[in-house]
Amino acid sequence: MKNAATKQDVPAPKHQSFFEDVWDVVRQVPPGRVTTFGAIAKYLGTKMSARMVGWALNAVHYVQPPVPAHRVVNRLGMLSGKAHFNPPSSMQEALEKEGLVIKDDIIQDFDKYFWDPSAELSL
DNA sequence: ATTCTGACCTATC
DNA sequence: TGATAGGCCAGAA
Repeated sequence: MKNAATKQDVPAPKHQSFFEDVWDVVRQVPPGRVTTFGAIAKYLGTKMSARMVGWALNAVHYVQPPVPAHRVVNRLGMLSGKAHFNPPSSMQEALEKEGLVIKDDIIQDFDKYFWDPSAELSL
């Protein structure tokens, strides 16, 4: 299995791309709230698949300002990207610090803290 | 240039 | 009911 942050991973794109859109949306997520890959993908466009969102977050380590990727989880509210954090436990700690309750890598009352860009931003 | 993979989601068998 | 395949974009080998 290829380990993240092993070599260069994914360098930040020089030109404006779909990646920056994802980061921009994630940065708009208010503290104590979480969003999902699918929500972001849907907000950017139906043609966008959730995979790309996750891939965009892969380059977050090289982006500034920093993106609160810990607020982005999968549809189940599971900390899927936990393993990609530094350290992995920092994701859960960051969320707990914001008042969220996490158990077994799953956000409790996830739907209550769920922040949908399509609904909140409502463009 | 081609091939493969990746923090996912949805539909179908 | 669980498992499998497809879809989308970008970057590395």
